Amino acid sequence: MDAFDAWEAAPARPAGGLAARAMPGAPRDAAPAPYLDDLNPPQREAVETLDGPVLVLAGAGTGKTKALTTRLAHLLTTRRAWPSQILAVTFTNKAAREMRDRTGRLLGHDAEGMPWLGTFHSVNVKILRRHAELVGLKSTFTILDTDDQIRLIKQLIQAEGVDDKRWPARMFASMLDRWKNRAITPDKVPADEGGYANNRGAEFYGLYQERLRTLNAVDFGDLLMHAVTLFRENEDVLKEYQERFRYILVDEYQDTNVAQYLWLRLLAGKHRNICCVGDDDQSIYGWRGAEVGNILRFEKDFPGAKVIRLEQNYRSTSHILAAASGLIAANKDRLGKTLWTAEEGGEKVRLIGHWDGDEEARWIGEKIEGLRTGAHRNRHNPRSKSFEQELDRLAKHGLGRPTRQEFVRQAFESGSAYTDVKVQNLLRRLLKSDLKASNMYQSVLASPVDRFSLNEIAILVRASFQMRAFEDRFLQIGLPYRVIGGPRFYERMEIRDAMAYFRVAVSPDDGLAFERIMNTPKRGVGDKANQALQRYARDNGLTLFEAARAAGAGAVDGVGGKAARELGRLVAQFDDWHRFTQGTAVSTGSGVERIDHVALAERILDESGYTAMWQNDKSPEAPGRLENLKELVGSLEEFENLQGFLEHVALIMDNETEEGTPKVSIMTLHAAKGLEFPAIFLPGWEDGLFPSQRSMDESGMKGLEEERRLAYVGVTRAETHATISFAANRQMYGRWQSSLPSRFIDELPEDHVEVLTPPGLYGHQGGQPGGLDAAGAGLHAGPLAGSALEAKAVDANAYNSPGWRRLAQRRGQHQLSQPREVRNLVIDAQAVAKFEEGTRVFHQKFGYGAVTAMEGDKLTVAFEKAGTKKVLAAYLTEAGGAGAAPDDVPF
DNA sequence: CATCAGAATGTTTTT
DNA sequence: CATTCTGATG
Repeated sequence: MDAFDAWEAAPARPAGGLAARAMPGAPRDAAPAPYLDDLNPPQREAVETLDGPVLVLAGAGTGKTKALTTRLAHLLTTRRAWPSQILAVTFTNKAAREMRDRTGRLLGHDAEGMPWLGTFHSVNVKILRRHAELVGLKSTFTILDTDDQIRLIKQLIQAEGVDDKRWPARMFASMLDRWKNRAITPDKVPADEGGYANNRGAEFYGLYQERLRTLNAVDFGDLLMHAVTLFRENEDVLKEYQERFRYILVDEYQDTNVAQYLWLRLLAGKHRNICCVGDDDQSIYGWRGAEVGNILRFEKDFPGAKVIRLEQNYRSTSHILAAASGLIAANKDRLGKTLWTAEEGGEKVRLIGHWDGDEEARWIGEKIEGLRTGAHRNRHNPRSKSFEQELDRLAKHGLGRPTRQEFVRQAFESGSAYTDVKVQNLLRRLLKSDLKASNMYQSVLASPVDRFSLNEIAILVRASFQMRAFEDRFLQIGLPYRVIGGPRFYERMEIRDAMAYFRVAVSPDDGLAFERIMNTPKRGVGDKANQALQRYARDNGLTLFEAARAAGAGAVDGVGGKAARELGRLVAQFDDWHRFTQGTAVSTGSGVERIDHVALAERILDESGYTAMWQNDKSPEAPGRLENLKELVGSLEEFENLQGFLEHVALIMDNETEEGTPKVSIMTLHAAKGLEFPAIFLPGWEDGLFPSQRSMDESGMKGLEEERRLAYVGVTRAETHATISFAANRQMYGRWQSSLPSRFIDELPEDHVEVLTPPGLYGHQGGQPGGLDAAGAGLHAGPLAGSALEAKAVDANAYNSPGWRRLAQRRGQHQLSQPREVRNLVIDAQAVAKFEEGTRVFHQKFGYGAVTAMEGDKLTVAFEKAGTKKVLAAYLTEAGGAGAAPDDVPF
């Protein structure tokens, strides 16, 4: 047993152990906590300023989570509060889990006894269940998701005889969202926002809320709004919680909406020990109700607030940081921070322009191959420190036990590449118990210095349609990738259907769930029968389920023959299943039976014909769907019963991304917030796409600033390598669009950017040797030879991706198109010199036209067929005489 | 009531 | 281009 194991085995530093020494009011330094040594001065201040309101402005990569979790641990070890007296809220389950895990690690034991650590939503569910009757609900209320919500609105629209084409349900749903985000109840709807259905917006809102109440249900927005109402209208309840929460911690404060803000202000009213951590420069959710104003206004809301800035960045190299800082400096509405780093040198942010989106994807594919094989230039990679240096650092710390653990963890978390066996063993032992961490750890082990694991590379796009080009390309060359943030597991149709079955089995009066599945699989119960049932239920004060029972007995007009028979059968089945969910023994034809919930779930899916439905379906998705159903049933094992499972799932819409073979991550910029990668590619920096035209049209300057923050978030995800690119032409919705480089590119400080020249003729000079080889091999192997090699490279779940299906469909149809000639992009004065106003020009995609205006190297051209466009001079050729129409034009 | 062909319509996303 | 929704047929 070495020192390390000894530390692990030694009694953890329990909260209780220090209790005797650090009574409230006792000098704080009486118990010097080891974790404090790991903090820089402002971080330490953020952790130790426990009393009064604190705003921690934590720039990207400055150790925000570390400060937050250490503060939490500190509150506990110094016995400032019991775990149950601390409210700690996040936005996502993932963030909540991370906070719990990391705090537990600091404490040396599980932080399980923290009942009020969770998402805004989960905390409020807990509160509302306790006081449901005060807001007109029963404590067993169900939580509707977006799908149920839409269905409910549609019913409402229909019942009110409103034209749902003129006033779509989705439109009303987003209005609801906007109101609830601001905690606006039906009676408070501003006059100019109630325009829905000819000024019946507020009325509809009221009807909708009434309907929810009769269903004993809430939507996501209600969770917060009801809580605010609860506190506003019940002083005693508010008092109770104000007393309870001696300390409040808020993560990602810049993302809070008005309702969340009000909620926090109410709860912090007594002790005022509220600590909000956020970064105004990373506020990218304005479009869904987040108010940057909340963070900008903090000091006014909480007079005497202490503002602490975390500005030392531990993630990125100096060039990357400088590029990001230069960019964000163009924003006006910000509190202002000056990020700095101790890491000198590093590579500049690279910038490259391409002819079109496909070439951009091809080029990035090659670069990734280069990074993976170590063929990239690696002039000064500050992360490639030798193990000896690290040992020196260890020794300096005198092998202090917690320091050493923290050190190894940090080394590991920063993604450093260690090849030395000793370190590997150390890591192995340390991380043995930590499953989540061990995936990352394996990627560290798998990557010798100067090479990148694919897990360390990410492509961040503005809009999801951009992912397509990459998926297509990577499938062709067999580069493993993973798309993050696609449709989530619990949002898939088959999962929602199955869950609806479970919901009805558990509570037959769940009308929305019953409506969802009563005709899935097809039972001959169509729209007409549904309407009749709804009407019958309403008229007789019955649930939909009971109406269906009546229909089965032939008592409902308009539901006859097959539909009635099938409904009767279904109702009888549900009666059986329901009895099983009650845990009682059920007498069936074959005697008395009692089955567990997993078996019951299987049985429900089989007996209802749902499984069979997908088995008979021969669409390419069907096998995947069956697979998902199996997974769903499997995941039931972890729960006591179906009830428990459903309760859990309503709020957990996570999809665990299983690690396996290393893969490149492709995701939107939004999805990337909070993550970091050694190497980042940022494609599609074109005006109109990024910044997005729509964003600017809808929100003007505010929209542009949010887009710029998004750019800032993107660049700051990178540790050592950041590559920005743009394409002159891009296929969007089947049409070719040409565009100009993003204005954000002009805003990047020149000193920190290296402009790359795109490769010349494809397959000749230029590019990275390793990359070209790999890419070449992919192309020359023919259209996805389906070889074992490729099957290995692209793992099983990639077969389910849209990209793969497209490829599979195309396979055999055409040969892959020949690599097109790519011309040099020379964006300079020379290119412009050839043209003047009136010059007849040719453009590869738009054909012939005449120059009508010039602005630098950006020309406005009136094309004969394609209309007037702005185009870079480099993409135009003179079309004065013959020979101007090259015969190598594709198509 | 199911099925299919044609039209409409395309950011960013968590709970 | 590709998916989703609508409305006209069987």
